[in-house]
Amino acid sequence: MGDWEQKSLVNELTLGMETAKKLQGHLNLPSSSRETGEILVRKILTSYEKALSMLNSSGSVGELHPVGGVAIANSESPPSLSGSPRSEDSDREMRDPRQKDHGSSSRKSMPRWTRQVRVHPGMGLEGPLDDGFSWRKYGQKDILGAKYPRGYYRCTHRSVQGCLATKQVQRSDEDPTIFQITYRGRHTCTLASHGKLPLPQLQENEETNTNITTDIQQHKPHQENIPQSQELLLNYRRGLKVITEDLDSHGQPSFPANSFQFPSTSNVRPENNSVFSRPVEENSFMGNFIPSFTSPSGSATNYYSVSPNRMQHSFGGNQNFQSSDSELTDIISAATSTTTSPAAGLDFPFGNVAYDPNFTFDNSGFLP
DNA sequence: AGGATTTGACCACG
DNA sequence: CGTGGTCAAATCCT
Repeated sequence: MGDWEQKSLVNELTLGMETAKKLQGHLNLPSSSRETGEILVRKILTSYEKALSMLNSSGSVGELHPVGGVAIANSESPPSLSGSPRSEDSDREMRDPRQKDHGSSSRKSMPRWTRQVRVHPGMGLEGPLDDGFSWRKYGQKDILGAKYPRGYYRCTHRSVQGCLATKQVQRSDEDPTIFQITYRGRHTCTLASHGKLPLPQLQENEETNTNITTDIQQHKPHQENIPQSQELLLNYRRGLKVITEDLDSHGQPSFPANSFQFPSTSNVRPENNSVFSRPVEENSFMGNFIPSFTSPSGSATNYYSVSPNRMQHSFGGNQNFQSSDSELTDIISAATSTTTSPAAGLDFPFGNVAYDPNFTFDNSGFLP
């Protein structure tokens, strides 16, 4: 097992613990909904299962798991689509060659991860599968062999904060109810700040959101306010330096012990977003799907579409290990260009990922 | 009017 | 040279 897996493992365990704490906090709240609690439990189980599977196999592949109406999974390599119903390409011309400053050249090697979301058929449409962030579509393209076009989105306030986060949404060929969403880059924007909270309709995890909001605001003074943290990132956040250093020196990243140490007490130190931030996305993610999809029709019946389906979709190449129905939630895949072989360990350019002028902290910690 | 989406064009990369 | 990602003008939607 390489550093890569090891970090993922630690991360996953940490995540599990954090989620457990969150659950604990939830139990103390009379207002907390039971569903939310279940989600958290599920999350915890997911983390542990994932961790176990990592131990059993050094590889890591996403697996689909249904959660309250939606199934989320991850994978790291784009699906190698099989059938090619129709591949159309139309425009093929080039005229005025105007050299555009094609962005900062440092845009490569951004953290990238994929997850799959299944929406319950028959319900409200999910075009933009709301995940708690506000995205602006900036492109759409027909992908070879793919039945449905792929949509390209970027964070709405990219200009303001230079938030480089983007995502791609690709509808699955076989199962139109499944969307594969690939996220890239991290959000550096403050979503709550402008009063424009993503997902206004979100009402479940209220307290969570509230906390988060405040938490974020408090953070600002610090250095980088990482409003929302994406997946594992925050887990690495604090340990970033350590990890980096370790890489240089030892090669054995030691996860910062302090990440583990918040006692049962609920309050977390300001700098410790892990507890809140992490869940934030999580909550918004799930919280959204569940409620928002159905509200209109009023048929809130089955959100638990426990579809047994695994990864037999288009993800060919992978060494799919279909152990049990372990649910892997988050897998970060390596940067685009870098040829990262999971087993090979990390050849991630931790040191030079500096595409983020505003922030001292960069996602380089991210690993894979 | 102003922001978001659409859509053809442009460009980098493999 | 094809493909995927992005740009940007046109268009749509408030």
